[in-house]
Amino acid sequence: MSLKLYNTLTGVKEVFTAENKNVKMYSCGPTVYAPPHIGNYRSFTVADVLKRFLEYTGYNVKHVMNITDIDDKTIRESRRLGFSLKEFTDKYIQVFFQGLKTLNIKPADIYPRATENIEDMLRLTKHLLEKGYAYVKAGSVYYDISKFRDYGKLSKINLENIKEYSTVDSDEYGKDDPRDFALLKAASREEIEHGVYYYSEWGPVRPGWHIECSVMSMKYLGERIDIHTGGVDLIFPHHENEIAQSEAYTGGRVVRYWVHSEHLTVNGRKMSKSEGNYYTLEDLLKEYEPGALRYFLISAHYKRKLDLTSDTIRNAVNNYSKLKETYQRAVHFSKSLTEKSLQTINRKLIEFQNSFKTAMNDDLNTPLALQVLHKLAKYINNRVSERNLQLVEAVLNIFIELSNVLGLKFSDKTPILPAKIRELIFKREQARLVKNWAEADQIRELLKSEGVILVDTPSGVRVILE
RNA sequence: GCCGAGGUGGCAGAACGGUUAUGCGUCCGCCUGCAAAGCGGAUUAAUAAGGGUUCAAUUCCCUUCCUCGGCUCCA
Repeated sequence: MSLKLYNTLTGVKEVFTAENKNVKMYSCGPTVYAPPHIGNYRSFTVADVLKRFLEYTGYNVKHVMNITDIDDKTIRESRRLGFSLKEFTDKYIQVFFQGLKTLNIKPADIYPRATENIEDMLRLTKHLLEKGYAYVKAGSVYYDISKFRDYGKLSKINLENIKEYSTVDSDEYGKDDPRDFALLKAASREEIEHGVYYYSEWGPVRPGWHIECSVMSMKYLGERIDIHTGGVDLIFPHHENEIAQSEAYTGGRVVRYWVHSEHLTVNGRKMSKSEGNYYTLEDLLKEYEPGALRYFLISAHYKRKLDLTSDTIRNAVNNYSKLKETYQRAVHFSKSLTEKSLQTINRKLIEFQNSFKTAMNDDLNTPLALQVLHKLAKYINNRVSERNLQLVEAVLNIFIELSNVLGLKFSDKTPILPAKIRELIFKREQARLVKNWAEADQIRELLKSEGVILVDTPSGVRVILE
């Protein structure tokens, strides 16, 4: 039983292997010119689930995620708002990190920034020029795709079509062929005024987009990396160009498995600001809790489109609540025990674990894995109902273990209640003892109006804060 | 135009040759002082359409229709 991953390069699911159980993984990160939208977070979440599952199954993962802090948009926006490029991007890098934390996405080991690796980009460019894969024109350096025999192997793109449909104005950029792409762009006058340029032997330049990933993946992970992740829209041209650069440089295959996650759509359409269906994480957090959003993001298989609508998000919220409810119910029960329960693992639990792994092994089938979690939740509820001391803790541990692989967290914090509230709860318990239901219900209603929900259980009253 | 993904119940969403899971929603029971949760049951022809292969197709093949995406910055 081992992990199978769909590899965009080969177009089939392949058995995943890694030397000595060490995995080198590179993920395309954000361009920090605005807060990431929820679709961006989908791809980061997919990478996170992959990483967590690999770690769960005994791999050591070294994970690098780049941060694009210099490109057309970051330059334009920082300039428009009157900030230096660094001031501007630093702000959004912090927003991005905060978002990762909110969604319980484990940090990568390294987050290299494009602007901190310029020297290496210049060096790679020089190599490519020397090897005849690039040419200089009007202060820019372009990659000559006709020199790279395998160009198009990742995206299976038809080169003729690019030519025909290309909207790039070849005169404007002075490329030999409109399909060629820039390794280094000659800095414009505006960029020079704004201080966004680097000295090079070809004049003042700034990096093109694709070169940073070639440089940073090889620099931080080496010339042969195991997994490269990103959204489907990066397959062409970004990753295609990355392959052209890296492989021209090393002469061999650099990335073993290309993993691409599908888009998140909103009401069936791709998010775009002009259509008004653009959601940042912050927007959604106004209405939904982080755990529910994470649940939503993994509720569809990563290679399928995930549609955000009021119904689908509602579904996720309800499903997540169900798991959370089960968790909290079990925690409350196990805490009420006076004696420590025996940690028994029965065959049933092993079965849950195995079906979970089987689901995840099949190209990270998270919906199926969630199904296992729901079955486990039902199993837990049954054990709690029968007040099975032996099993509840053990089952709960498995539940936590598997939830953790998916990055789902359920708060078990016992709320710290103000004395006033505690008194009321106590008063209500007294009333219930003497079967004064009217008073008990009255107190319950009162607390409810203050966002404190009381649930009576055989093992005492449970307090839920809204 | 070319390339790709997909069309499964009220809503999501798995399975992929032989009981159509799982959850949500709705309804009914059980439980509970009541409530909530939980448990049990129901939701009466759910696999876009039409052909074909097969003992058997949702699953494989062909055709048609529809949706979305890529070919330009994009997760």
